[in-house]
Order: sequence, then structure tokens, then C-alpha cells
Amino acid sequence: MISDGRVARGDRTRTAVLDAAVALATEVGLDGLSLAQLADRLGVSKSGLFAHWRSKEALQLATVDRAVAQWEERIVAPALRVPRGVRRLHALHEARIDFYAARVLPGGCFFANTEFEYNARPGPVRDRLAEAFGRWTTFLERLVREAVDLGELPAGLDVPLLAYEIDALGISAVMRSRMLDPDATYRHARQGLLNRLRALCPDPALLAEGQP
Amino acid sequence: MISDGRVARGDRTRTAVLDAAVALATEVGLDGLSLAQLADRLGVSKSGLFAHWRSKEALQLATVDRAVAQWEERIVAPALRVPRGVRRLHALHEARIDFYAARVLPGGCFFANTEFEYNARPGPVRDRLAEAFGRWTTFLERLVREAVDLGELPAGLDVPLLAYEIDALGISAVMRSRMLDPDATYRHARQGLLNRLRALCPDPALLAEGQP
DNA sequence: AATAAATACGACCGGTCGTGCTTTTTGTCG
DNA sequence: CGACAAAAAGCACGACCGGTCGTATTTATT
Repeated sequence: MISDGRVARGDRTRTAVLDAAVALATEVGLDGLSLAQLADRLGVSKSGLFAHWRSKEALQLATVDRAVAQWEERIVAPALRVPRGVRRLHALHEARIDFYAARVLPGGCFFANTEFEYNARPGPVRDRLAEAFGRWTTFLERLVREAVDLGELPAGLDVPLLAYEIDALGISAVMRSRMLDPDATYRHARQGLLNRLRALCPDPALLAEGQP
Repeated sequence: MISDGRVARGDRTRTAVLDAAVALATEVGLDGLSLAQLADRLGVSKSGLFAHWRSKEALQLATVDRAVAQWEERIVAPALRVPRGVRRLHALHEARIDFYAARVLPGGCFFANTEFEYNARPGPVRDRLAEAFGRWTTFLERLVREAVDLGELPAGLDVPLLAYEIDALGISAVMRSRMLDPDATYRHARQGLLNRLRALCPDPALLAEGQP
């Protein structure tokens, strides 16, 4: 069957629910998220949600997957449209800070919030989050590795360490921007990476001032 | 009256409860923390807790204060016993990573967990957390400033930026150590700061290899 | 037109939550 | 010893939690 109006409607509802769930989870947590609250915000009934996910945990896992999709769409995809190397690394970081600064999610970052929430709570949700985090780290290290292979970063560079440092600048950005001065925070997050890459990159033109 | 066994007992109970609350909050969150759960873990009754704090929010605020005291005792105080400058900065960071590596708190870090939990939840608890975070940032910047004034860091240094970078390395450490490989994480956190300080400090002897 | 499937709903269950009110235990001091 | 106050416990409450059930509505198949 090519198109089924029933499952189409269901899919539309499902993604709408999950988008709301991702946003709500950054406010009250993925565990603190209650079905009644979510149903209220969407104008549907609590039992309507149960028709799609048979348990709260199933909904939580689906929410994590949706957040991953959003992240890839919003942060990863734009960076992949930039040439490999330090410019792509820089674009990825900038897209991330832009995402935080645009206040797309009320709580800043779905993954930062939920990973701290679940870091001492064993179970399927934690495992799914850890897996997503691992893939993100691998991706970041791959981008650094590519810049090394292109000769845009020194050959002897500690690749995982630089990846760690880049991610740290990002994590700190979302944490501080919600509790302290946001503008100073974003400036530090951006300037921190720029300084770091410029110090390492032999070609200063790649990270020139007014560059797209 | 100089000593009253009744209030002494009360004080003992109070700090015992707050210590447990700090630890438990890193597992289930400061909001997810339930009085019944806390009472169970301590072998007291739920209403016994209510005698000391008239509301859950009062207990949460007291828990934040207790966590601050623990942090100052465990991380700040040891660093203050080291000479000012880059060595003190380094000692502070090391004490912090040691604290995470020793797994003192099941969830790693009280402040990281709760600040992400409350970053989109206005109210007194959030305000208290933000205030503590602000004081921590000020303290960190003061230590960097001291190192500059001592000539151990370059005069033109962006002080708040370096403070931001140091804190970022720490935050990332507790986040990654609970979800990914802990040993690699601690290594990156330590090496990251060491590289950074050595690159900036004109006197290499201050951060020599096997130095106490 | 009739049947089957997917979607959504309102009512309800047992359990836990935070929070008051009352009582009992525990230590102090005239 | 008995009066007294602090600490702790017992108990009951309304609210909300995740989850179940029966049912109505929409859509596709026959």
C-alpha cells in the first residue's frame, strides 16, 4: 500500500509529540516528564499517548532518538556542507553555539541535560544516551583526524584530546549561558576554539577574520 | 545553655541528612529526591525530616548550601594550601579531577547535575545554584588573575577566557567519566590543562613532571 | 454496505508524592 | 522526681503519577 491516511496521521502525531517531548525534557528532565503534562501541552489525552508507546520508557527512548535526529539535522548537517578540515571543525562548533544562542530548546541542550540526569541511573535510557554520546565523540574525533590528514593540523597532534577540548567548550557554553551571562559565555566558547585552532593550524588564511 | 544534648542530636541528624541528600541528589536529582526515599536511606521517618525543614524547598536550599561547604572543603581548601599562581591553579584542577575519580558522589558532581536540572526552572533553588556558580567563577578568575600578577602567565591574557576553559575541562570530565571511558576522560582533563598552562607559563620549572 | 484496523478519548486503579496534625520518645533542669 | 521542650514518629489528606480498560471516531479493505 502506497499511502495509508491512518498511519500518516499517526506519524504526524508521533513526531509532533516527540518534538514536544524533546523540548519539555530539557525543562523538567526526561524522567520528570509526565505523560499528563505532555498530553496537556499538546491538547491530546494521556491515553492517546499510550496508543503510540506502550510505556513511558518506550516514549523516553523514542524521544532520545528524535533528539539525535534533530541534532544531526541542525548541527551536523550544516557542518558537512563546509569543506573538510579545520573549517569544518570550526563550522560545527559555530553551529552548536548558534543553536544554543537561538534558544531552540528551553533547557539549552537535550543531551547535556539528560546525560547528567541519567549518569547514575542504570537502564535502557542511560544506555541509549551513552551510545549517542559515544557516536558523537567518534564523529568529532573523525573530523579532527581529517584535519590532521589534510595537513591543517600538526601530525603529532593528540586527536582525542583536541576532540575532548572542543566538546568541553561546547558543554560549558550551554551550562553557563543558562545560569550566568549568556553573551560573555558565547564569546568565550567561540574565541576559545578559534584561538586553539589558529595556534595549531599552519595556514592562517583558513580561519581568517570575516570568513564565511 | 552551653550544651544541650537535644539540639546536639538535632544538629548531628541535620548534617547526616544533608550529606545523604547531596549524594542522593546526584543520583535522582534535587527535585527527583523524595522525602520518603531519603528517610528510608537514613532509617528515619518521613515526618522526622519535616521537623527540621518545613518544606521540601527548604530542604533543597539547605542541601545546596551543604554541597557548597563540601566543595570548599574538598576542592578549594587543598588548593589554597599550594602557593599562588599556576601551581595553585593546577592543584585546584587536580583536586577536582581526583574528587570525580574517587567517586565520592555517585552522580559525580552535585553542581553539574543540579545546574543542568534547574537551568530552565525558575525559582529560589535555581537562584541559589546560579549564585554558587557565579561565586565559583569569580574565584577561578581570581586565581588566574593572581598568576598573571605574579608574572607566571602573560600580561595580556584574557583572564575570564582561561577561567572558562579550565572549568570546561572539569565539567566535561565529570560528564564523560560517567558515560564513556573514565580513564581516558581523566587523562584528557589533566593533560588538557597541563598543556595549556605550560604553553602560557614562561617558567617551565613551575609545572615540571614529578612535582608535588 | 460491511468489516477490520488504527487513532483517540474519558473514567478509573493502585501507588507515591509533599504536607499538615497529633502523639510519643528523649534529653535538660528546677 | 516531675515539668518542660526539642526531636522523632504515627497517621491521614489531597494531588498527581504511570498504566489499564472499554468505547467512539476515522480510514482502508472487501
